[in-house]
Amino acid sequence: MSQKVFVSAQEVADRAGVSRSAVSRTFTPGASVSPETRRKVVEAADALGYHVNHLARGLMRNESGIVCLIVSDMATPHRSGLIKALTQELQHSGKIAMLVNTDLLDGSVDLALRQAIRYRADASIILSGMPDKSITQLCLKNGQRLVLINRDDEQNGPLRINFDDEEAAGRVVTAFLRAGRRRLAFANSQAGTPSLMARENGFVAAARTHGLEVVVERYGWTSYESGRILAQRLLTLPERPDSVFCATDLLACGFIDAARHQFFIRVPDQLCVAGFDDIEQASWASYQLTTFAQPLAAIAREAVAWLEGSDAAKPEGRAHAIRLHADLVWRGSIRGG
Amino acid sequence: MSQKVFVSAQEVADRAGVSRSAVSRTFTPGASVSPETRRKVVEAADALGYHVNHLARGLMRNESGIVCLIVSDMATPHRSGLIKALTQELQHSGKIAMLVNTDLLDGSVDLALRQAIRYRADASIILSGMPDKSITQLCLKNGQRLVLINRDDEQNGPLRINFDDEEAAGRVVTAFLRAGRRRLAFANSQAGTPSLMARENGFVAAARTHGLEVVVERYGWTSYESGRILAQRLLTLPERPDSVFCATDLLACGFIDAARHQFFIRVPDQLCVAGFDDIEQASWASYQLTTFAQPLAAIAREAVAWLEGSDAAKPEGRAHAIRLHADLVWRGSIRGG
DNA sequence: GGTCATTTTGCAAGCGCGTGCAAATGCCGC
DNA sequence: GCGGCATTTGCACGCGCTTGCAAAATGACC
Repeated sequence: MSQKVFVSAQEVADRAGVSRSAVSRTFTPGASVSPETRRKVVEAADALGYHVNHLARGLMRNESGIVCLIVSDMATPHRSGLIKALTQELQHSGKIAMLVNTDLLDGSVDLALRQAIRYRADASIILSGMPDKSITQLCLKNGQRLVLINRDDEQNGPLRINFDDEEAAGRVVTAFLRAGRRRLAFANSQAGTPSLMARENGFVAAARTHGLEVVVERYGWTSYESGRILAQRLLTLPERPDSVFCATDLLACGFIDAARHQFFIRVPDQLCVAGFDDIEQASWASYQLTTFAQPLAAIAREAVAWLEGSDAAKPEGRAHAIRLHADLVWRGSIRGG
Repeated sequence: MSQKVFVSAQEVADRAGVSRSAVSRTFTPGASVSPETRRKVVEAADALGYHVNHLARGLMRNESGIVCLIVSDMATPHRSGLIKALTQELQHSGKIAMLVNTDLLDGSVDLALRQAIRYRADASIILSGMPDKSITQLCLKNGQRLVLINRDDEQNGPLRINFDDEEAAGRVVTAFLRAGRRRLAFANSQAGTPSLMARENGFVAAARTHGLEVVVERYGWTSYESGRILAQRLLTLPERPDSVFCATDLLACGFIDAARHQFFIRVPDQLCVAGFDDIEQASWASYQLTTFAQPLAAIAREAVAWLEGSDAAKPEGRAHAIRLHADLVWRGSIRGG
C-alpha cells in the first residue's frame, strides 16, 4: 500500500466539489477565489494533507524559489555564520536554500553551478572559489542571478558584495602605531583571494605612508593551523615583529596560541594582534582579539534584496557592486584602545 | 529578449534530428540508445547548453533527489561540521541538500518539514528540536524518509542515529578518578535534549558506583557563554569541584576560559575538564580539551546509506536505530593520560 | 425584469520530462 | 530472400501544476 503517496490538487478538488483550478487559485496569492470556495478547499486540503507541489509549480512558473549556496570550507566559523544569515534571510522572503559543498569536487564550483542549473535555481550565491567565466556566462544566459560574496572580480552581470578591506587595513596600521609599534607584520594565507590580498596590500601601503616596511608572510590556507605556522616563521625572525595583522581571525587565533604557548610571548604587551571577520572565537577570553566585524545580516539582506529587486531581473542588467563597511571591534589584543 | 531562458529537450532533439525520447534516454542511465544517436544528442546538447530539468524529472519519477537538512544553531562548530559531512556524502551519492534554518521560526521544525514536503524532498534529516509527532507522521505518510541525529526518541518509522553517551560518561569518571579527583561536577545546558541528558545521567550513575556524588549544574543553552556562567556557579561553591565534565565542548571552552582568566585556576593541575564533540577548538592550544570525537563522516555515511537502502523504502519500515561509538580523544585537560 | 459591469469558475492547453508500447531497424542463419 | 530475434526509435500519454479565456454567476441599478 501507500504507493499513491502524495495527494494531488485533483483529489482536493474532488473532495471539495470544485474544479482543480479553484484549488490552485486558493494556494496562489492574489488569485481570484470567493471566500466560500476558499473555505471548502482549505478544509478538504487539510483533511487530505495536501501540499502544493513546488516542483510542478516551479515548472509552470519558470521560477523555482530555490537559491543555490555554493560554498567551500563551510564548517569554518565565518562561513557557517554567513550561511546561517543567508538561509534565514532567504526563508524570510519565501525562498529556500540549496546547499552545494565544493570541498572535494574537482571542477568544484563549475560542477556545483551545473547542479544549480539542473534544479532551475533562481539564483546562485557563491562563497567559494571563483567560477569559470564560461560558467557564469552560462548561468546568466540561463536567467540565473549570481551573487559573489567576498570574491571581488571584474565579472559582468552578477552582484558582488565586498568590504572596504584596504581602509580597514589602514586603521590597523594607525592602531599599531598608536600602541607604539614599529615592526609590523602581515600574516596571510596563500589562498590569494581578492579580499585577502586587498587587506594585505592596504596594510602594506598604509604602513609605507608612515615610512614603515611590513614583513609579509604567506602560508597554506586560511586556518588555525596556518596561523601557528605563520607565527613560527614570523616570531623567529632576527627582527621580531611587535605587531601583526592576520588576514583572518582563524589565522589570528592560531598565531596568538603559538605566540603564547610556544614562544611565551605576552599579548598585547609584547605583541599586538589584529584579525578580520569577528568570528565567535575572537571574543573568547583566551583571544580577546581586536578585529573587524563583517555585518553578516547586512550582507544577507543586500544579497536577497537584490535577488528580489528588478535590477536583477534585467537579463543584461548592469553589474552591481556593493561595498560594505566592516566595523572595528576593539578588544584586548592591541594595547591602548 | 532572453525570455526563452532554458533550452528544452525538444530543442535538442530538433537540432540532433532525433525524437525527444532519444534525448531523454541519452540522459537516463541505463536506457537503450545507440552510440550513434547518443553522440548526436550529446553534441547538440553541448552546443545548446542543455541541462536536464530536475524539477520535471522529479515530477515524473516521483523522486526529486532532494534531501532536506533541518537544523538549528547551524553556525555552531559541531553542527556546521555535521552539515559539511552530510552535504558531501549526499552529493557523493547524487543527491542534493536543501537547507532549512529553524532558528527564528515559531513552529520552526514543523514549518520546515512542510517546506520539505512541498519540494517533495525524498527525505529529511533533522539536527534540530524535536518535530511534532503529527508532523513526522505526515512526512512518513507522504513517503518521506526521516533521519534523526542525536535526538533519541521513541518515534516510530525514522532512522535514529545516536552515540553511546552513557558509556562515554562512564569513561570520564574513570579518567577523573585515575587523576586522583574526588569532587566531580557536571556542567550541562538546560536544553535537555536526550543525548545531553544521557551524558549527565551516565556520569552521575557511574560516579555513584564509586560512591561519589556529582554536583550538577544546568544553565542556558549549549554555548560558550553558558560555559562561563556554569563555571562561575560551580567554581564559587564552598566545596569547589576538582574535575568537571561539560556536556559539550563549547561549554567546556567557556568553562576553561572562566576558570583560567577569572578564577586563575590551572587546568589540569587544579581542575580537570572533559568535553564532548571534539570540535575544532577543542584541539586549540588554549584548550587542549580531552573530549569525545563524534565520527561525523560515519554519521553521514550511515544516514545516506540508509536513505538509499531498501529498508527505508518500506512504507511501514521498521524503525531503525544506530548507535555509534564516540572515540575518546586524550589531550591535556585531564592529568595523566 | 432587464442590462451591464464585475467577480468567480471551469475548461483546456501546456510547462519539460519519463516511459510503455508498438513499429522500425538491424543482424543472423538458413 | 525470408523468418526469427534483439535492439533501437518514435508516438503519445501523463506527472501536478498555472493561467488565458470564455462562460457562468453575482450584484447594482434603472
